[in-house]
Amino acid sequence: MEVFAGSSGNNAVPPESAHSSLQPVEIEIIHLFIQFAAALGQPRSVAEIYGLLFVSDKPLAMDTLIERLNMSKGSASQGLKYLQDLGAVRTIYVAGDRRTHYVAVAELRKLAGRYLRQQTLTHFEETDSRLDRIAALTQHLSEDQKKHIAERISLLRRWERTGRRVMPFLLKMLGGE
Amino acid sequence: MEVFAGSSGNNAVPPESAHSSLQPVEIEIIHLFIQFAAALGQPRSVAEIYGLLFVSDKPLAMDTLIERLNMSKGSASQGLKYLQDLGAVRTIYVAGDRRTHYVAVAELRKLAGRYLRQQTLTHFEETDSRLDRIAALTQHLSEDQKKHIAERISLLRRWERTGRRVMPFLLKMLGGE
DNA sequence: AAAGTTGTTCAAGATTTTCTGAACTAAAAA
DNA sequence: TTTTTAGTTCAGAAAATCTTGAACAACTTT
Repeated sequence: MEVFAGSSGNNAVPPESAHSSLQPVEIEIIHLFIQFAAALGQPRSVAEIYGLLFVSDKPLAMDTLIERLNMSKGSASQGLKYLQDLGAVRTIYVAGDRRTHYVAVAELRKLAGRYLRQQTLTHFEETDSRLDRIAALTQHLSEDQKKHIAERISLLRRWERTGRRVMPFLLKMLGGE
Repeated sequence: MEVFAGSSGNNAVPPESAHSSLQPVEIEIIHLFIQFAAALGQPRSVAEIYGLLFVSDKPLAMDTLIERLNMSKGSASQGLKYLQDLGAVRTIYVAGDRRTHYVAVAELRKLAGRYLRQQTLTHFEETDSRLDRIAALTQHLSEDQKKHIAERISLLRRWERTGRRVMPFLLKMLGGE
């Protein structure tokens, strides 16, 4: 897909093959998600899919995404799987149509919650036990170093605890509605 | 640098050239930061630098980092610049030594605060004005679509406001100390 | 059956990001 | 002045990531 520069003063020319049947509004919204995804280090294709589903009035099938975003089958399939696992997309049954249809999950709480969990939870779990082991490695160091490292380790422990405490609070702020 | 698999059951063999003069504790701590950086999509070399400064008892010069992390001059220079701009590293004057020395800034509030700001602030600024423009693009669409998109846009507006509101609270939770 | 849909998987290609090292500037020491 | 040291910059190499498309599986329709 090619969501070119956008912005108000859009002086970009659609690339030759851009038969993309996307409306200007759609392009702009998708562009917004692409930018956001970039900030989170997430792949463009995933943002495109989510963006189009987000603006779309009705559920879309993979076919449609492939065609309208001018994207490969592989990317579409993988991207949808990723979004589904994340809980950012839901499947919808459309009577009389064999294809699976998708809609964007648009509740900030769910989105951010699952994303944060996916990104951090594993971490916290591991860090704690890892720090225990690290503490054991300070044997044959000078007293000064030993002391300093002990301090660093307890600092890391505090950071971890803070992280854990912050999460539920964050979720509450995002989800009250 | 080569912080190999680590963990308790470390069955990895140091690669041939690893004359790295790193202590096991250092390796483990650095490894921790590398993992964390990976979750944030930050380059490994930056994590290595911050990690070594974090465990180190005393300020280190670029030279030392290059040697101990077995890293190129370019990476060290750029990495230090990045960390300094972020406020994650501070320079220290060491009497009788011409070289600049560095220490890790280890206050969660400062670190997270600046990082969040760097990652999000620009965004929020732009998003708002962008949404105004997008609203103007819905002219020649069906009533249904127009309505749906209007809803989506106001949803995005709410998300943005939430984001803005969350930041200061977050900072407070991270920084009380 | 055979032919057509819908969708997944994955090796190879394309793209992006990161790292390196040599060339360079600036300043201090000899 | 000349030489050495400290540090930056940036083009190209190396590595990591993302995308594609062809092969395939499973299931419907003809």
